[in-house]
Amino acid sequence: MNFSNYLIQWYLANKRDLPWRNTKNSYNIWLSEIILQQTKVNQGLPYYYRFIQKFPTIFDLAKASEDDVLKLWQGLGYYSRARNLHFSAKFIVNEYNGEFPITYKELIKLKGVGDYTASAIASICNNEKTAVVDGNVYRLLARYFGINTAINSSKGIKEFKLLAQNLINSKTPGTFNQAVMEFGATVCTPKKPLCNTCILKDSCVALSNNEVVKLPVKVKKNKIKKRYFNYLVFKTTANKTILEKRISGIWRNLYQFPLIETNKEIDENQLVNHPEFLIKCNSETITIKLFNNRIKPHKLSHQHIYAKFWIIKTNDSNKISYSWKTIKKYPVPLLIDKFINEYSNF
DNA sequence: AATCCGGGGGA
DNA sequence: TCCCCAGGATT
Repeated sequence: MNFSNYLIQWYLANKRDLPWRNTKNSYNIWLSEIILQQTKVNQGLPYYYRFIQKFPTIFDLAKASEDDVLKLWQGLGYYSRARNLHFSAKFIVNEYNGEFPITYKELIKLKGVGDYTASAIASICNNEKTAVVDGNVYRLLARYFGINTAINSSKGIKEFKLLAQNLINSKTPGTFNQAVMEFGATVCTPKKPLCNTCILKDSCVALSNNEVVKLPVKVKKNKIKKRYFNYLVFKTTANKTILEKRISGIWRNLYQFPLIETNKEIDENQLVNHPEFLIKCNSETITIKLFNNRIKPHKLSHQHIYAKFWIIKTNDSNKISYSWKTIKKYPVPLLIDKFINEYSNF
């Protein structure tokens, strides 16, 4: 027996009894697939019952107001699903006389229906050999075949789709699709998969390599945050300045010049009118000059810092207590250290 | 290619 | 409380 036949056999014996599995009505299948996008069966089940009860046919759904549809969807999240569901119902009634499309080619055109949903409906309702690749499929295939390609990369999306397409059983593609997903949802789960009793454990690459927890691989999209720092570099006639210790966040306990952080880049006029500037700067300011006209972002793994160093010449005061000669003794971020060196050489 | 869109569940 | 889950639309 091969992978596909094992899964189908397992599915026929172990599948959960779910309402949409007792019908091939494409309206019902479509409704269930939209509800189950990013949604676990237990969460979506009551919504499916309510929708089928209130809107037994696509004509009932098309006749409803968007408010009514959204009200029934309330609490399920991702509300564009409900708006697209309603839009597509009206579209099918108006354009197809209420006859629900069942071919992949037609389904993919519907709002709210992508490759996954079109493949699911076409395979179940039209016996088309269109493999579904949802989160469950990614996980099961990555583990069973030991595939390290990131599932959220364009390379991975193509690779897994192709693999699933090569594995799909041509006699019962719909059953194969549901079998893979059901297996992933109940046996090859994201956390604590049931490897001990798994019917595929003898041939699972990830299990034999002890890398089940590592798969599937996903590239984490660490979004780079942009921050805008304005450092106030005081310089008195006696050659003194101010350093402050950072108390939280990045560079905690390192020293820096007094800092004003803003949402975007600001100019001198915006700086001197900034409320924090009025607090941090005394009235004895003589001149303000921007040291670095060209801002090179300081890049950290998760943020890019656009720092401006404002040279503020002022008279001596009690707050100004760091001699320029001694500031190099203090631990500072590389960004500050570079500035000090450049400024000293200037 | 990156970002947004909810809510459930587990650590 | 934080992290993971992940299909489709949008830009």
